Amino acid sequence: MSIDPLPRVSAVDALVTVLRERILDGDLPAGERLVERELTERYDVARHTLRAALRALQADGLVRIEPNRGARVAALDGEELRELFALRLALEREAAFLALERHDGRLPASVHDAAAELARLAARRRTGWADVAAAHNAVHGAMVAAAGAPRIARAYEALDGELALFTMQLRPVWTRDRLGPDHIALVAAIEQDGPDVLRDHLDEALTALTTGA
Amino acid sequence: MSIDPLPRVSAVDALVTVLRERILDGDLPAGERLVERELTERYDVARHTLRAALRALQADGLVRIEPNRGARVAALDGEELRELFALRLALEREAAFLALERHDGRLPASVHDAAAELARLAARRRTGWADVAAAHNAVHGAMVAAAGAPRIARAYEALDGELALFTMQLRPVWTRDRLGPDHIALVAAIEQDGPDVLRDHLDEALTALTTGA
DNA sequence: GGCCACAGATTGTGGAACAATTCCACACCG
DNA sequence: CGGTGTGGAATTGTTCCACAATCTGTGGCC
Repeated sequence: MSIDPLPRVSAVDALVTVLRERILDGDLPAGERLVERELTERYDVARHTLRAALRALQADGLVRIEPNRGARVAALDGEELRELFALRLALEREAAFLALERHDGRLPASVHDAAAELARLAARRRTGWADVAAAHNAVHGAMVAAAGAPRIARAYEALDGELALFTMQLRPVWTRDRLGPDHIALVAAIEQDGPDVLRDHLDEALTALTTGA
Repeated sequence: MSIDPLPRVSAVDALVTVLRERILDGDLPAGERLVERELTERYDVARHTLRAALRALQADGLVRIEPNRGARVAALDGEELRELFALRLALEREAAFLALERHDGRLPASVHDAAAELARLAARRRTGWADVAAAHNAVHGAMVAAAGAPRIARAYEALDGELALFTMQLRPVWTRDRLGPDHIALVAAIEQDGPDVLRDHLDEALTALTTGA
């Protein structure tokens, strides 16, 4: 049996978790300066510990550090977003390919279920945008997971965090009605026409994001 | 005009560079323990500085840190290598697709040149394996660069470091004679049949690596 | 042989200090 | 008036030291 390590929380890990949450919640908005003294006082940690956490977040793409000028919450402009989507397509397309290969040309139930859940949530007026966004991420996440390719999944996860940073800023409520049907159709289309249909899907999403901004 | 930042070397950056080189040179073999005291004494830096460097290398996949048990040079087993190759294919296939799209269905001269250079070097008996390996990396690197997708390139670069960690261990001299012709053929095949031919190419390379070990 | 306790080594974190750099306001000068 | 120094406060980058927590290995004991 293979070992699976208990999640032991070092101070640095805890800091990374807390800061990541605050960033993705929008509590720390994109572009916000992260001053060491303020954060060390707030969380009662040593400067080194905080700095280690900031470096970790930088590796995740959530924070940018300029030498001698401090750290800021990352802010993506349109161009960077497009580049990020190119990477996303690379990962997701191959993940879809592998998922199809592993499941005899179909996508597993987990993906279909996630799409159905998204449709259900998005259709209900009372659901908050955050929940819809989470369900949407779950669809794409399920497909990446279905590939059974841990490294692709890991890369996708990091990218997803960065992406959330952006989608949190603007809340494209206008696509909400289409989100459910579109993704059920997407899953079906992938099974029928292959992973390349993701190209159009992501292109469309990118357009929606950039013009909405 | 956009700014381009001078490469300023902090102590941490310098450490990362030096350690990365030593790891990729095989001077620090895979699995080697990296004891903080030894390294701080050798390079005359503070422990925090060294620890920051180790964390950075961990983010690159070159070092693994186990809580309370220290850092080691990463060691990939066969399974991890396969997972890494799945990621590599995802990045490289899409990069090839984009490169073709940007250059009217062909690959740019930089890629052809790199392949030719590889063939030239590999054919000469006197060329060392390290140079052949570098030329080989240059071929794939040129194709990824030709895509004009910075984020894919960045992800590929990190992956490439990890991969070098492995290919440095075993030196598959037996494929050397085929390396040049194979890659010239690969470039032509990509132009003729599309980026999917990379799948077989990388599969073959993976098989060669794992059986050779 | 297997289990336990203990000492030594190593890592994780905190704290203080100082140099280097940036930032900002203000005076100066053509 | 715009551009150029100048000085000081704020912030970051790094060092050194201290100590708790954890791991590792050794030897004794049953």
